[in-house]
Amino acid sequence: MTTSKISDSAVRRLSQYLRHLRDLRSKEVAIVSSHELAERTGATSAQVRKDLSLFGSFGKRGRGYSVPELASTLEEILGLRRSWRVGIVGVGKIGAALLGYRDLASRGFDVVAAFDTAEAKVGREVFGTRVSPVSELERVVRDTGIEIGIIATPPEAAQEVATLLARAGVGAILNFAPVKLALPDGIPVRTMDVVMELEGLSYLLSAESRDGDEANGLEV
Amino acid sequence: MTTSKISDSAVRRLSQYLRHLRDLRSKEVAIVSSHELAERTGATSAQVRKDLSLFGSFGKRGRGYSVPELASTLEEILGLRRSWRVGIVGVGKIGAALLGYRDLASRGFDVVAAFDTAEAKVGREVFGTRVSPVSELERVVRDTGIEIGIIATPPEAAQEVATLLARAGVGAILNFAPVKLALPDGIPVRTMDVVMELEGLSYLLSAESRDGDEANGLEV
DNA sequence: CTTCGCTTGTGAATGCTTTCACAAGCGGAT
DNA sequence: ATCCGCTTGTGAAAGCATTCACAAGCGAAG
Repeated sequence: MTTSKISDSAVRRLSQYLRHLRDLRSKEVAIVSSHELAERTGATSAQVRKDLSLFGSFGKRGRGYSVPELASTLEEILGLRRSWRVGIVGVGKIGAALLGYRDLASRGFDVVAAFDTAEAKVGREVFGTRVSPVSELERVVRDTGIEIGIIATPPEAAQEVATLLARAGVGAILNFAPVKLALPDGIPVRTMDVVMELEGLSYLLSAESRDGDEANGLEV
Repeated sequence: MTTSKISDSAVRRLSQYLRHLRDLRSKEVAIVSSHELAERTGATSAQVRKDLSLFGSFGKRGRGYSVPELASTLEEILGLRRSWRVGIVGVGKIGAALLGYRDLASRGFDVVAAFDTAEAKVGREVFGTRVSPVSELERVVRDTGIEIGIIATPPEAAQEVATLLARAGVGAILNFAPVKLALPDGIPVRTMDVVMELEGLSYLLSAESRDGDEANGLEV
């Protein structure tokens, strides 16, 4: 009974379903249908049901899904019945913003350490987390049992830090540097890149004024 | 001669190809092959060629692609031969981090205005950008010709701000709030959500210790 | 107990994306 | 002039993901 391969996009949707389920749970809503869930998350109802069916049958035909049960099931599937220890490398603007972001802890991601190379930052506390020198990264990661590393360094430093994190034993990396990281197999990486997303929007805005105008017959 | 439908993931890859092409261009490298480009971006060479072939034939068989030409072509495709005017709504941690992020301007995204509702923030300058009250959003967006809005508000405010931005005439939105935004057709939205990405990693870490153990024959 | 409206779970069909594999073609070497 | 190694561009195939559509099943009402 294996979970085999579930696509990233399916997992992302599960995460969104869960967000709304928690919301409903806090409002003491007892039951939700795939249609409602779909509407709130931008998926289709068939997609919701298919995604859930990858892991089992959690609903009642004719009624829908029990909100607390499904929330709990999704927490289990996503590995959120526990909290994770997270370390942030790079206390620049993004790193500092993340250190001050209370939602991380409230969602089960405890930032237990921060690292930087700059003399000026090492030793300080940023939003309650002490900044350690990167030279101590491996020791601190091992001692505090950090499982997820967040890279918020300049791009030049990102690969080096990634290698350090991997050697120190982290299991996964969230990368804010616009760089493709080389890492041992089995260490998943998710990269978040604001500029890339903006460029995607730029493409759509430009494509619009290319193709859209044709549609209006304003072409050559 | 239309550009028809190009998938988001293809556009994201184009953005990455471009990043490396610019890098190569600055190093005065003249030629690059699909293999090199693939290696640097984590795609396959076939994928690189297929992605480019969606827009035309830019390479020379037997040799590869001219770095400056291809860079320039991709800039054209992505709409980056010009700069875009961007407004940020919400000057909390994320908003402030973005205001201080020099890469935006250097990549053609000029942050020309910031907005917040908090008395304490309105009127101040954050990294050189004056913060205006959200009540003036529509006027300022029109006056300064803002084309892309970035939402960095708490989730409760996000939909309201999105509606305001749409009414003010922005063409696209980058959303950092963990909320599905309802917007008129034709206004594309990209959402970036740290917690969702971390939950994706949590899933993989957990799935590993579920399935991985089976593979080791440690099961029932 | 039967009917009726509604919802799930899921094979089958459709639609997309990625990968394969190879002809066409370039340029340097001989 | 011809050969040879290398690379592009691209149909065709394979692989994934999404959507369709409907039988199965639940619960409330009569």
